[in-house]
Amino acid sequence: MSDPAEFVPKSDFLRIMRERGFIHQCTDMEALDAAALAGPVTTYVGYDATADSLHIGHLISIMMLRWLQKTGHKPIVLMGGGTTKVGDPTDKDQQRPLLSDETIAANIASIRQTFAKFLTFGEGPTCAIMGNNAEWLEKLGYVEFLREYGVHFTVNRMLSFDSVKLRLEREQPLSFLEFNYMLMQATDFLELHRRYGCVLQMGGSDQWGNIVNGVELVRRVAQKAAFGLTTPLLTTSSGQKMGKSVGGAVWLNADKLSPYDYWQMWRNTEDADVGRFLKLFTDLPLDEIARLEALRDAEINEAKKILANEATTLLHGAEAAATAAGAAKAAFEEGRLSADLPTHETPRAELEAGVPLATLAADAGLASSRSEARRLAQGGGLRLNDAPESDGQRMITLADCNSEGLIKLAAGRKKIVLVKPV
RNA sequence: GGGGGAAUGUCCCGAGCGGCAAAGGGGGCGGACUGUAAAUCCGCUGGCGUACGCCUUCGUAGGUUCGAGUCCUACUUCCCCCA
Repeated sequence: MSDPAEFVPKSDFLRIMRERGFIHQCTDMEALDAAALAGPVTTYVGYDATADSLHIGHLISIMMLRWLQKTGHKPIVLMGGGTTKVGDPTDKDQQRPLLSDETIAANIASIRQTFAKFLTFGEGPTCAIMGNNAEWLEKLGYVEFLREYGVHFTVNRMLSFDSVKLRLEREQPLSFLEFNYMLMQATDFLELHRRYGCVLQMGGSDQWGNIVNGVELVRRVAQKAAFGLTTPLLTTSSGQKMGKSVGGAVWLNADKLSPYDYWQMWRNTEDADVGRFLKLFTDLPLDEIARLEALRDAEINEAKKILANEATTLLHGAEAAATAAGAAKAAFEEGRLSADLPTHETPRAELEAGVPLATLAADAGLASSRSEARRLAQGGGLRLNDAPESDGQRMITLADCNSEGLIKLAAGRKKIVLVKPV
């Protein structure tokens, strides 16, 4: 492994990856750079189908694939229909519940649409293609698997990888099922190499061990050079793991996190992270980013808006981004309502009878339960039409509608929902 | 094979003489301060109910007891010691 910090790549792809902060580790920067100069490098990233949407943690690798394609190489998006059935032990203390075939299939169907927004799929030489490792993993017989692939791995070595080592050190059980995960991922790489000439696997830094195993398997079995490249863990400057938004994970599917909330998440980036995130999550040129991150104090808010606009445009489209920006501007800068704010519809009949504030707030998604909404109100965090309302029991009726026939509820300064009688 | 320990509020770590919705951190959320930032200070942090209240939680399954996270039995997983 060469130190990626010292080598200066000549290929467009690696140069850009370096400049923009995508690279954490690489199995062999110099050789990979040479390969990228020589012609299209077919590259894959794997995504397990553990949920019905990808989240922001996946976005770095998607952006990498995007740059890869832009610089003349071929991306493969591999859905982990097979590996999801086994479960990656990385960074987990416990095996997650095994997902059913139906759930996995549904998750894949729900996830795949995201990639079309960032990559161009098709038949061309640098067009992205999508695969599913269930296609080959599920056909493997046990003895065949052991003889064909198992011989190339030593348990000694497997125990040395963090995903396994940490679990053992933390005294958490690691089932034999999960222990096999890295072998399955390694066979993916080999299979993709055989089918498409894939020679590079990328992923998050936590995937290093899994990736290295695949690289070695390709080298050993196919006698071909193969490479691995990982990205740094996505964290914020102050806190830790990034990936929180208005109460929960930052999902990429619009039905799990609205474009408005997605825009807000970026808008609320910490000052210290603005430059880094612009480089990772937008296509803006570096000199423009340098100008933006040099802004200080209140002015850096402009950079955050650009970050939010750009990132939201990539995922949800320019229109959705503009709508989100407009709603935010109206609500936060001009103090007026916008119909584009998140809206919760409540049957008119219920409001005629009266609904307790806490109930309405919980239903509207401002709190996860009525109790929480009540506590929120008592703590002064719940506002009804901009006025703090500490009584969660207070009955809300149509009389609370403003001139536009809406009721504005807010939890804290940033979570706003318009209740609309229907 | 034998002996001794450990699993706690479904985010994490962690205290817990038989009366416990369960100490304390971290995290998260809210308030103040700000720039929809960070830092700092303060509050909240199982669910349901307008309310005296009710319900569900301490690895799993049983048992003792008016009453069990706390005692007993079996099981699961992990650690340590002796073989």
